[in-house]
Amino acid sequence: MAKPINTDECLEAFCGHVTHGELNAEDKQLLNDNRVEVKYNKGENICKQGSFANHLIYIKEGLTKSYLEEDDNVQTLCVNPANNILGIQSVTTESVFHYSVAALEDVYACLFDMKAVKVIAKRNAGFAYELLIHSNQNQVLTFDRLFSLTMKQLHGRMADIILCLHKRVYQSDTFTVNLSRKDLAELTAMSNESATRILKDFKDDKIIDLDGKTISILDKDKLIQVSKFG
Amino acid sequence: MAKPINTDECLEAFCGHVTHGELNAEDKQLLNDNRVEVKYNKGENICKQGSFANHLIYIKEGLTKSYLEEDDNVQTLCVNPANNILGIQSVTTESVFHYSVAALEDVYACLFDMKAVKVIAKRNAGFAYELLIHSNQNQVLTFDRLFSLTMKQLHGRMADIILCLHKRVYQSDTFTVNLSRKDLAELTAMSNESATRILKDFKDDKIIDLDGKTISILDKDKLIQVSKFG
DNA sequence: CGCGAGCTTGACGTTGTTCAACTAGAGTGG
DNA sequence: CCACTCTAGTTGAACAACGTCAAGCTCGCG
Repeated sequence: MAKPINTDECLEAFCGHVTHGELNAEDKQLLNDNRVEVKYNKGENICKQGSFANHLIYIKEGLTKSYLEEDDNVQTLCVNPANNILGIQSVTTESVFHYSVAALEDVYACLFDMKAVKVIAKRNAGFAYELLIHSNQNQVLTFDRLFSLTMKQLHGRMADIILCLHKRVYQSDTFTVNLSRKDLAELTAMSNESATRILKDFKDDKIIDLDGKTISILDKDKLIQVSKFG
Repeated sequence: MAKPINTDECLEAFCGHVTHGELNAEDKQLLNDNRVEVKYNKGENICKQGSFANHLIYIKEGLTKSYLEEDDNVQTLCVNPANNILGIQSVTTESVFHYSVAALEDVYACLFDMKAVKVIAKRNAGFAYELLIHSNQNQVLTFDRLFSLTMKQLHGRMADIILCLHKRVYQSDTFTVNLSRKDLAELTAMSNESATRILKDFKDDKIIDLDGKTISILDKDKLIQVSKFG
């Protein structure tokens, strides 16, 4: 059983990365009184679509993936870098999570009681505005994904997700992903086998290099080209 | 050329339907000083993806459709009922519209200067919270659409959009849509021809009735069934 | 050394698009 | 009032894209 811990560091990280100093002492105290820190092991579920969303999730450390599920169908939305909040939609809507989140590596999170978050959002315009910023950023990302997934063929979708991982998550031309072929397939809405084939095509065309789970972008221009017309 | 008009009615509708009375006299005045009312004719463009978003759009009257576009590809996001705001993403992100919107019928809109909206959002927590509500609702809808479009086959997607129009827009079992086959195809990410075929299948199976542009839902349970397993 | 999970590869079937021909209805001009 | 045209919608056939299935491969791990 995880031990309850409550470090200042985690609260400060939230205040710095998410609310950008918009919280006054009183609000900070309220948040501090209504939070817990949790470590999730790689592979564990952080939240489950459809279950009660009693807390807003701040990811201090570790990569996560968010995904939609229904019956046996899974559509991965995206891989999320650290310093991110999850479950923001549930602050204002009926309180269930609208997607599931799983830990791609060991994750350190801080859970804030939703009621406290709501109270602060309703009285602190700066905080509400920061939440709005996050919600909107999320929405724009979702638009990108939606367009990519519905209007592009396999090669374009795979190129998009590699570029997305590069830009949004790893910020390096070479990165080692904690993603199986199945994960990549669920990100790009294709079958495992197709994911394998497309990656091989990219490798044959010297667009990327593959070494196990390490992806190196060799020709970014071409990758962007494929993203557009592939 | 449209004449500048500024009716109280339009401002009051915005305050009632969007901000739910969260605006005080001062904020209301600021908004009133920074808005224009515009009528768009059926078929006209209300905003264009990628262009400067200098205003938040409140639709007082008339159906609209929002869509993503790139080159010649179009993915329609949804048909939007009246009493809705559009362009909310651009309040906080770099100021361009992230989607285009077109009028499906004559539309009466009120445009609020984005700077004024921003000023109010940053000082009025209630207003910011209402914007967050809208942004989040939007996001949840987009998740639904994303899942539908990526994980379901043609019949399921068409069933979903008929149900969406029924629930979100017309709220009646029989409704006349201002949508061509092409529009329906763009909503469901399929070809015109496929849209025709699927609708015919539904009619043959007595799930819906079709008379020109009027759709009648005959067997809602079956439609939901198709949405799930089609 | 052998086992099993994840990955790869090829053959084949399904789904949905594209293309082309045809039809129906709405608007136009003689 | 009747040809004429134009557009939206329909239909069928060919084709491409992609998923499914099955077999084989690789590599980490007991």
